[in-house]
Amino acid sequence: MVTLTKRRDFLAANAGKRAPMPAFVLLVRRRDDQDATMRVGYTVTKKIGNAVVRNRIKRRFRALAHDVLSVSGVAGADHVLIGRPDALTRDFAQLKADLTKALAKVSR
RNA sequence: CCAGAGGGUCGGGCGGCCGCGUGGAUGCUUGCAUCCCCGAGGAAAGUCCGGGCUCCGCGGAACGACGGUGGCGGGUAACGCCCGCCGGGGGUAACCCCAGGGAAAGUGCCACAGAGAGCAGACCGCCAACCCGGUUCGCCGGGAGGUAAGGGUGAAAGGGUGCGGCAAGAGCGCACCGCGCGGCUGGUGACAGCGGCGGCAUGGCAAACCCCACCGGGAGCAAGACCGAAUAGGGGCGGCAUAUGGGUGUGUUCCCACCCGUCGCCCGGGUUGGUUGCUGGAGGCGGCGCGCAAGCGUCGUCCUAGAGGAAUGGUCGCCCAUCCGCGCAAGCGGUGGACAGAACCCGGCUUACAGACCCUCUGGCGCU
Repeated sequence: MVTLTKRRDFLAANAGKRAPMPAFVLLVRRRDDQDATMRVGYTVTKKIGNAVVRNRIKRRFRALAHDVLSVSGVAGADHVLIGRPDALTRDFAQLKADLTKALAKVSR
């Protein structure tokens, strides 16, 4: 699993499927390039909070990706998690359930 | 014990499970695996000052322009910071606050109100020594006028208080205070003290222009260096050519220096990316010495974050603090950490901050 670093990858992910959830929005875009590597990116805008808040949300997402995507993520696709304010306080078990649900939704 | 003043420290703790980054060790296939150590702050923040470091620029002198600083002495690599002291203001006190050079170099401004606001000013008052008339001889009325005491306006009314003086008044005279000038003494100095002269002349604003003194190249680690394909451009050396000209330099002046065209040879290039700069330093802690202090010296000891869409965490349990509710109380139930996340590194300043603790001092009350 590789982390997204390029702006154009994030922009491309906007064209993929999206699944809004209470604490985040999941974007999934299949690259269709024979490479099975799964890639993940995180976006938390300044609107959500200061640096402490944004960093904590990104860390929770990273833990979430480690727990959930490595098991049920889409191979050969880019995933982007966009933070929403509730991502800071929502119960972690709930977050995991949300992500599983979102993955099921986009893979239909 | 209550109220207050100054300074400092900390700012969750312990333990499971699962992870991340630098470094080290071991294993093997250049990459991965296993184990171990270490891994955010007092402000890491705002980016407001001062430096180190790096690159660029820079011929010299004088003058000017622009920006900054502004009591004195000390500390420092330096500062707009810190310490001590002086002056002014506040508080019973501990202590706190001050952009604190120059307003008799010049220009400008001082709204409204008010009679008058800087070569002052008679609105209400006060007076009646002078002149005229009257008189019960106390004085009364009118006139020419005098007057900055009192009222009123204002942020401010042209020294203040008291006594004398006067028709009433007035620095008109005197004393004290203030102010100015010059002197002596003390202090490195800001300044302070003392006595002398002057009869008041000098309203405020310099965070208005300005004057004085002192200081000041520019840009920043996305600086910069190395590795690295092509093209354009670039640089060096040598030959030839050469002008009374043109251009460059610090805004101006003077002096001074350099450059120009062409041919040949050689060097060389840097977009994405990678490596480096990158953390050991004006370093932390402790002892001793000097200093009122800021701080300085010396000895010992320690190594204590280095990421790069950016590690330093995720989650669960227990405990302590906080806050909320109930209760007279012991306690019970709930809540569950303030401000905030390094990005080249230091010295400061400013701003944000739930709460906890320590030291010193002041005033009051009580006890011995």
